[in-house]
Amino acid sequence: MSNLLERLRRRGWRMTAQRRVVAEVLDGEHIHLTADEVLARATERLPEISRATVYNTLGELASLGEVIEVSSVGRAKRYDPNAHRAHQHLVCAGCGTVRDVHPEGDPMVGLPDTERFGFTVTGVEITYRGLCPVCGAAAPEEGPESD
Amino acid sequence: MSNLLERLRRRGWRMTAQRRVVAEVLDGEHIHLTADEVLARATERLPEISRATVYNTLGELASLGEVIEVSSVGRAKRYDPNAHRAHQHLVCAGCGTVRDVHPEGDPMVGLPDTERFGFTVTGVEITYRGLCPVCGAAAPEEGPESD
DNA sequence: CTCCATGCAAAAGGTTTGCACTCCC
DNA sequence: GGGAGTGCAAACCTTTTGCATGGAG
Repeated sequence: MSNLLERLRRRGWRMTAQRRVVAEVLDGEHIHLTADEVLARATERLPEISRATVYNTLGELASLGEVIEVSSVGRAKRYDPNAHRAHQHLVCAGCGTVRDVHPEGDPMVGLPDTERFGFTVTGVEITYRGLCPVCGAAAPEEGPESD
Repeated sequence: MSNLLERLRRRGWRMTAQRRVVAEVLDGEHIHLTADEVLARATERLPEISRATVYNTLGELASLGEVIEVSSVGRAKRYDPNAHRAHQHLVCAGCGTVRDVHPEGDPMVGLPDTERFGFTVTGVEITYRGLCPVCGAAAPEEGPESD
């Protein structure tokens, strides 16, 4: 289950119409919206919602650990509600599509102690880059390159 | 090896005073400057250099593959000249310090075929998060406060 | 001599902030 | 009813762009 709203309510998160709409818009799988996209979708359901509220809410959800800020795709941050299952991202260089993918083991073991420089390592973000089936077929050898 | 300027010259890159200064400022290990920091350091040596030229030059170095754009630290992109040795980043959540770390094997094997959804995977970026020795000691169980 | 690179400044995103007003708990 | 949440708009930060000038090859 991925009921973000439910989880938030259970945490005693103060609920308003705006917050509910933002949480609803974010809920789901393979959701990686920008703040602007969240605003657009939220506005469809609640025309009076403001950009500032969207940013406030997204920032709060992020610091609650209920959504993850993804900054490795495009200039604008994206917000990923799949915060309760460890996963990584697979990004298409052609169309920007982002898929959630799941690790086989703990990716943090990939960093040996000798490479930690005394850091306490608490997390790891992995972004795979490539071409999705559609973009890979559309530009097998005439992609965005110029030798 | 670490001589970015030399490499660029060898590639027939058109050389100007501005481009030389940008390349010099970027050269080295564990260098992860923002465009603004590059501009500041470049201005010390060449006061008439402009912000637009710094951006032009950084963008060009990135598309030449001579520097890597790192977007996972803070709001501004950072530019990493260590483009010729596969590596990953270790970022301190307290002070923002970035260290280059080196993988044991090929991190791309971590993504099984069953998780590729038909994508052609061409690369992977890994960012480890944690606390550096200084920040870890300063705030062992409290938030990083800098007051 | 010919382009390409540069400088300037304005504009284009994307995000944050200050403040008065609203309304959830 | 109190204080957190909201809306509005301006400020801010980062990056891009247009155009005339200048310098590398």
